[in-house]
Amino acid sequence: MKRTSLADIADALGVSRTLVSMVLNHRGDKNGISKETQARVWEKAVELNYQPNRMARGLRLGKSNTIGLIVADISNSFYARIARSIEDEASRQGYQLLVSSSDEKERRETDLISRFLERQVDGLIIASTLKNTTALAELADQQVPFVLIDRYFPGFRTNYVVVDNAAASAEMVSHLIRAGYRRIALLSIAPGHISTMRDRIAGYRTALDDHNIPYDHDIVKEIAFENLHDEVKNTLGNFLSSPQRVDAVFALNNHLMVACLEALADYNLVLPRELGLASFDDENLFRFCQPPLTAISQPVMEIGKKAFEILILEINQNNTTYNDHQVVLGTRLEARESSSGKAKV
Amino acid sequence: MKRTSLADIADALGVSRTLVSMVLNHRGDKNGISKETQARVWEKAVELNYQPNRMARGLRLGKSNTIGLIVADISNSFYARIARSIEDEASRQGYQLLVSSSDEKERRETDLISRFLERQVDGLIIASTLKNTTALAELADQQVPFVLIDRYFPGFRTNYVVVDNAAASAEMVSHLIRAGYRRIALLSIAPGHISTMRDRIAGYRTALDDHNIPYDHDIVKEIAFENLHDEVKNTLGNFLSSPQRVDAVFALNNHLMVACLEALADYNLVLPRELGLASFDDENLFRFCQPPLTAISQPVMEIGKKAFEILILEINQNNTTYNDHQVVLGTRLEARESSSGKAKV
DNA sequence: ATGAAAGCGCTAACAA
DNA sequence: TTGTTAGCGCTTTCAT
Repeated sequence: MKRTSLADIADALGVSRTLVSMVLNHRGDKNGISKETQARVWEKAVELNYQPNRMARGLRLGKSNTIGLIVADISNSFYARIARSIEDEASRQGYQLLVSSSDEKERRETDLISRFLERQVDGLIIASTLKNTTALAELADQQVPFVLIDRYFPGFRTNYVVVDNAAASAEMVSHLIRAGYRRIALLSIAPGHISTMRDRIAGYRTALDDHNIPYDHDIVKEIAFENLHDEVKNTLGNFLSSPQRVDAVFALNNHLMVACLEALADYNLVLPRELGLASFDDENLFRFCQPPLTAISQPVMEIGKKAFEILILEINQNNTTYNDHQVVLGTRLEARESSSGKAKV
Repeated sequence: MKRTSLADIADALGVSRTLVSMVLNHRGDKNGISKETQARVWEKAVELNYQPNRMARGLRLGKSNTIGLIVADISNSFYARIARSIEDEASRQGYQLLVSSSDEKERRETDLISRFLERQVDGLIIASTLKNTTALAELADQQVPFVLIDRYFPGFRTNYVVVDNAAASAEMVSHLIRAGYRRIALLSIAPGHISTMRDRIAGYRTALDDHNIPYDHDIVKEIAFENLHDEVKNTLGNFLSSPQRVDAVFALNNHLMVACLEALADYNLVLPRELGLASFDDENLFRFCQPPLTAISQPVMEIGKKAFEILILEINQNNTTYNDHQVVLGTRLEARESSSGKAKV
């Protein structure tokens, strides 16, 4: 059953498609179409249950009113919340969101970018897992508006919205040190080139330096995204059984933190006395854990909102002025019991 | 800067667009295009960095290879995980996912359906918040393939993938009763017509009946989606201060459970002795809460996977046989300490 | 105040 | 083995 098109309305009314198009796009008055004709068109449109075909419109106009979002994993609440805030802004402006997960695979990300371009998205928002910027440079070459979130590329000019990961991480590590922890292990997500992780590790080193604690590469581990749980379990096992036992663990994202909790369930450690615990990315439920979990809280909704604002700006300015917006947001350290120190509580 | 089109390749090579189209769609051999010509076409395509325009293709073919997903809130991890499993299946089959949140607003949902149709989605997956089925009946009339998830409409023939909410809820309530709780309050999400909530309430009543406990409407409350936290706080306040104090609370979804925890933080209750707690929808972190939270675990990934399987089946069968698939999946009760009874632990 | 015609980029039937 | 033509549904320029 064919859907009604402009032509159907035009034919039914014995007028031209042009006229119908003008009326339906609210350009009737501007083009001097009589009020009566306009009314007739609207009536017929409703009667025939007309639904404009946005593919056709898009093809003609060279605009899809669609934007693509690429994140590592949409089921991670961090990205899901960002997606939501982007959706809210986008929806308000008549845009819809295509969402995809890269699983931290470079190949998958570049594939997704291509697929999105083939679908003529008007812009992209990407939490990129790429190592080099060639794919992004191509985007820029092709004049495709895009803005990076969560991760950026130092020295590569793009729009981005990130948080100050180094500062946040340093703050957290200082907090841990002040609480009395000295051997603080770090768990990060592979691949290791992701700016977010690098910056968080850098912040860690800064804090150690500030407190004259030597950096020990052996307790800084990169965990593969694929079988995160097993790797965390093994790694933590090593950390805890080693002669120089770690006394705190800083998980560099929420999933790592959960994996830590799962792994620790096998041990009989008294937290936070025997082991301090902290996480990047806060979750509602962290407050209610045993013990309540210390975390860095990111302004998630703001990241998405800001990213879309920048994107829409780029989309709407057709001049080629390469004007990039680089936003660095602050974070908040939520100190809870899991990092309250080695003294008895 | 215009992107390269089929025509550009054809012109550059001095052949027809048809030929190029055939080759690029891997129908060169079938149409007896010489290997050499095929090679030349591919070469040129790469050289010019050709990216097919799927809008044009879609317009021509009447197919977008896009599906629309409507959920209450994509930032809710329950829906985010479903979205992820749909994405995985869809991606494998060359489909992309448009994602939107209805915020449990009927108006918003119907708007979203329209928008998706205008974009020529090939099918829809909907966790519907609608009260009556007219909008969905229209979809069926227009022969738009769709499958409902999480919620369905008893007596209305559609595809759906849900869980056995009544059974799961009854199981949970029986569990609570066996643990010694008698006045079990229920918190559900408005609007009250959502099948999921109705079924869960029905299961609650069944269990009460089975144990000869009278149903008390005063401790069954519907919470508005908009300001969930305040409403839960007030409601719980009333429940706890009433002369006939409730001794357990069953939150009918994950967000309600979190709101309960937040509200309870103000009281000095000893869980689970003074108040039992249970939730529909399990979360990774529930295990690690204080006390660990009892919950019904839904087969989230399977819901999404199954829904897409059915949808793609409908999309691919162009015959009009109205063949509906109704899947009811099982759940798992994860009994943890929060419901372990009034005896000291 | 209204319409004819062209064209966005693609594919498919039919020719040659 | 390759090409011509038409058309998907829409908007826009230029006529009338």
